[in-house]
Amino acid sequence: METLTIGRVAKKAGVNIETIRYYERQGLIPRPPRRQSEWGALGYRHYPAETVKRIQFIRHAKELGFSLKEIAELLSLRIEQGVTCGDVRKRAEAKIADIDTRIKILQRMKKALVNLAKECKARGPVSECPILEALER
Amino acid sequence: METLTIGRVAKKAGVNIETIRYYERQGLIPRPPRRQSEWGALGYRHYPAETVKRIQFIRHAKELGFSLKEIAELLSLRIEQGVTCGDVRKRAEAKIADIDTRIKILQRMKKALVNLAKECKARGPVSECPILEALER
DNA sequence: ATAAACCATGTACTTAGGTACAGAGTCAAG
DNA sequence: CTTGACTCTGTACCTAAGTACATGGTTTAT
Repeated sequence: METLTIGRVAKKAGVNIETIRYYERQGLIPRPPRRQSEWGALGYRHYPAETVKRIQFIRHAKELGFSLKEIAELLSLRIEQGVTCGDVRKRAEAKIADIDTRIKILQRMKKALVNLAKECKARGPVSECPILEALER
Repeated sequence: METLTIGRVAKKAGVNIETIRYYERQGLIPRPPRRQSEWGALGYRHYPAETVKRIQFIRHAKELGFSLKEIAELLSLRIEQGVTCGDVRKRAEAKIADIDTRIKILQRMKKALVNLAKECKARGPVSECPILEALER
């Protein structure tokens, strides 16, 4: 188990070092253990390997339009003592519904683009915007 | 055909008036015709009905994580003179690939959440973060 | 044991995407 | 033909999500 300093984590996850510290301040990644220095100051952060995955997850979710606040909610969804199972289920199901909506909109967009590419062969210039189909119902 | 002033468009599309003017400045919606006033100043903007759809499209795409720049590209994808068919096809296909990636990631997230909800019944408290599965390959 | 390469903290700056006025002009209903 | 609701331009301000230092402490390779 190699020692993961903040710089290594940043490189592996493909983000800026400052971003990691920022996420820590925002509570998106847990404060990692720090080796204490001689006279009491906190030493370097040392991360568990899992942190890299966590940051990549954040990156993906961000690209999909989730805010950091929403991402924090997703990351905190887990079964542990002090949280009732029903609560977890309810929150998970709400997120699932949200995700389903997003998938549907993306599929409509895709369909519009596929049609566009198809039409391109078939007939000549059209001037209205074909993408707008994507949001009819 | 009722006359669509900026305020009506804003209400129908569910956005702020200033947002519409902002989108106009950013080139996301075309400058609408303006009735000229007596002594030369520009009058109110009058929008075609289609504008409402266009703004709703922008809203949806934004929620899915597309930047306004990307949205402008999507909206400008159309078959018209001066643009070769091959070019349109190529750009459309790139967008389709992008959308497919997003759909896949969302489906992985969904799967992780569905599993979480399922496990919740089956066994007791777990402490690792089950959502992280979502990004294993 | 010392320089080169990292890291820590705190504060300031940046960019995207809006929002909020102020002050003045426009429209339409009575 | 006036009054109240609406719109215009321009500029300033705001939030989220970082990014960039400056200054100083920590590691590690030589």
